[in-house]
Amino acid sequence: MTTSKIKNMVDFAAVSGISRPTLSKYFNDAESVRPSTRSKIEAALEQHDYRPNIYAINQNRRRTRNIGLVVPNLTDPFFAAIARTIEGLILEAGYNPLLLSSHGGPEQEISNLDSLRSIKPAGVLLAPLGRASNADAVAAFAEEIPTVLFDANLEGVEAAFFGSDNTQSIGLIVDYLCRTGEPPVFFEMETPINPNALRRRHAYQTSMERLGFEPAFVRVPGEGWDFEEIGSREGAKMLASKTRQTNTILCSNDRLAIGLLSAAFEADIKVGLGADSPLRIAGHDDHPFAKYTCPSLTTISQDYTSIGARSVAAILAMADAPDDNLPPENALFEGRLVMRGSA
Amino acid sequence: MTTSKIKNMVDFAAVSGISRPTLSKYFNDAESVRPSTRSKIEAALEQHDYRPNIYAINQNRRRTRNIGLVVPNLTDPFFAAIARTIEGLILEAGYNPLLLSSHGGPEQEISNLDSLRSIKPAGVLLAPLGRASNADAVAAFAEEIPTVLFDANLEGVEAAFFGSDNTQSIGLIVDYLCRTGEPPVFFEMETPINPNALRRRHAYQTSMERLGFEPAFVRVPGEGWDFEEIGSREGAKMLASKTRQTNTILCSNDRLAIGLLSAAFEADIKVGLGADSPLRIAGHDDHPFAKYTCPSLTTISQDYTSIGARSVAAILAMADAPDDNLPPENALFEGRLVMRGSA
DNA sequence: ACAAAAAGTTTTCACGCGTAAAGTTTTTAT
DNA sequence: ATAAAAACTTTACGCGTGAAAACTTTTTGT
Repeated sequence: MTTSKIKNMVDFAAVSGISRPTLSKYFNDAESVRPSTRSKIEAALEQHDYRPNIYAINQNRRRTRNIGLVVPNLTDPFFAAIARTIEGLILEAGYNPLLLSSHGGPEQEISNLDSLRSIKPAGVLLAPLGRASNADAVAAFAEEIPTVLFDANLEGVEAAFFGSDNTQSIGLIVDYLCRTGEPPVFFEMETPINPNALRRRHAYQTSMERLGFEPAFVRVPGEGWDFEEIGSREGAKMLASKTRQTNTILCSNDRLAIGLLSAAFEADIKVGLGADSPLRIAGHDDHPFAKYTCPSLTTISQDYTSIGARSVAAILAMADAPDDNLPPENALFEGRLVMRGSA
Repeated sequence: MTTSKIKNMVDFAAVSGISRPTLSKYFNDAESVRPSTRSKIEAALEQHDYRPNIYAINQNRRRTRNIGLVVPNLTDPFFAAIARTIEGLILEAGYNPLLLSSHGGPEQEISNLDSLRSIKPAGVLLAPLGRASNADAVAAFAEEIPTVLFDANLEGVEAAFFGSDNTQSIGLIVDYLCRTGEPPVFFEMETPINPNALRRRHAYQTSMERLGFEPAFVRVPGEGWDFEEIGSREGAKMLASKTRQTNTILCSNDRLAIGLLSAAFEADIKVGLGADSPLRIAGHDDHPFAKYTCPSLTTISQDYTSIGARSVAAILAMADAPDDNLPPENALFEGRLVMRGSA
């Protein structure tokens, strides 16, 4: 690398012997120039270490190559994992992912969308907060900027959506639990903040009715995203009350189940599928830690490889053809039963 | 909001009745204009919904208001939590955080720094991969752009650093374990990928020697970031071998401990500090889930509130005075012993 | 070898805002 | 009320790139 200071594309054109517009073409798509000039340019790049100013580029482009990725809560390992998967896919496609978390709640979600707006992204992948989301604001955003929803759908928002089929997955695990023991009660939060919770509630109810059992709910108070804490605290109360109508508990999600398992351990109640276990506990999501709970957690694994892949494919399609008015795609993917020790 | 389309600051100057340079001042610092004009501008903003083009802004500014934040692995809840804390502090200071994860390894770390370079950030907060990091590349980056390292220091990189005092924290928990039972063996990975692992190894050794005990190590094979998996798999082997010289195991980090706890559960070995427990297990980091393991995990809580606050303060100071050549700050913060059920 | 097609060059304009200088108006201090 | 200071307006230029048009050179196909 020489000491010469290449400040802009004009300077680099001078040292590389290639005209600036051709360089511009090259940086936009290296394949669009002749191999002989491409190698000249790349040789010059090795020597002079120039890179186009990203702000100047994006000021003039109609669409940038940024793709926004908004998840409800990066502190939740489930969303961290799916975000990582999707980030990889975006990078592979030659786009630049921008990861944002709405942990702060609906205001943060809107503020994230506002930040993305000013970045003029080619598209946005949004896993909304769900019930708490400001659906109108999201709808307005989706009209302005190509948007794909994933993980949780939002009524009144006209956008592509890819997520899990909660009816199928909850049905699957309810079926399994009923076949292998007593029918489950559904352990959930009174006013859940996380998406899909209400869909799962409903799916549990219909599954139980389909199988001819009486649905039963344990709805516990609690605010925010501290599901383990809520599961543990309220689970301890429930277990202490000793008035269980069944020995099987299906939790609305794995994090509640993790808390509940710790409460059972503290209360010295053995959990598991064996005949000697007075309690069975199952969850939903296949949380990264579900394999390491005591006992390991029987749960539903969401197919977020497919969800991620389809979501990215859809947003890229929209980015490439921004003004075709096809109806928004959507698809639900089936969950897979993961049988472990807890139920 | 009217239907008029405000495309740029000139248009907005027309509808607001304020000159464009004054608007420019306002958007850079709302306090820098007279209250009367400020309210005029804000009234117009309510009606016309204009926002400056962020690319045009940054093209001309000497320093942007972006601050990069790079962590080794966002999938690790420990880093997710600290990232969230720091993001909040950056936002409070009126800067724009850009969160990146180096999960992919050293190449990803360098690629993250490259992305940040082209963004011309006011500063970068980097939690390096540690041993695996390309120290030369990081050093070159730090010379070019104001950089603060946190969580793990890097030899040969001249930059501010804030992290935990592993010598103190490991000393603290070794001391505790020795006072309350048998001295611990140190359970760790042979070739750990995560930062601080070697420092903790060394801290354990010196602590034991200080107390007059013989250090003992269990070093297990395994690659990558799947610490729970490694702790569980290798822990199961260790527990099966039945040749323990002590009943107390100190794990290099909580995630290994979580895996080890699950292995102990599977092997039906009771873990805890009581006299009836044949095994004690302790960790380090106060992982978000350490409270919900079975039994709950005795560990060290890192003071990452202080680490985050000092790191952000330092990067903001560097951003405000980019060319003063003060020696880089650094400080180590003490860990706090969190006594729970496992030891 | 020749015409046609592809690729590259030159020239020119556009983008939206930062910033500086000089002149004007408003506010503040006495 | 008046001078000084502060804030604002007008004018003008610069930033580094995208993009289009017209022209020239190189490559491709027959």
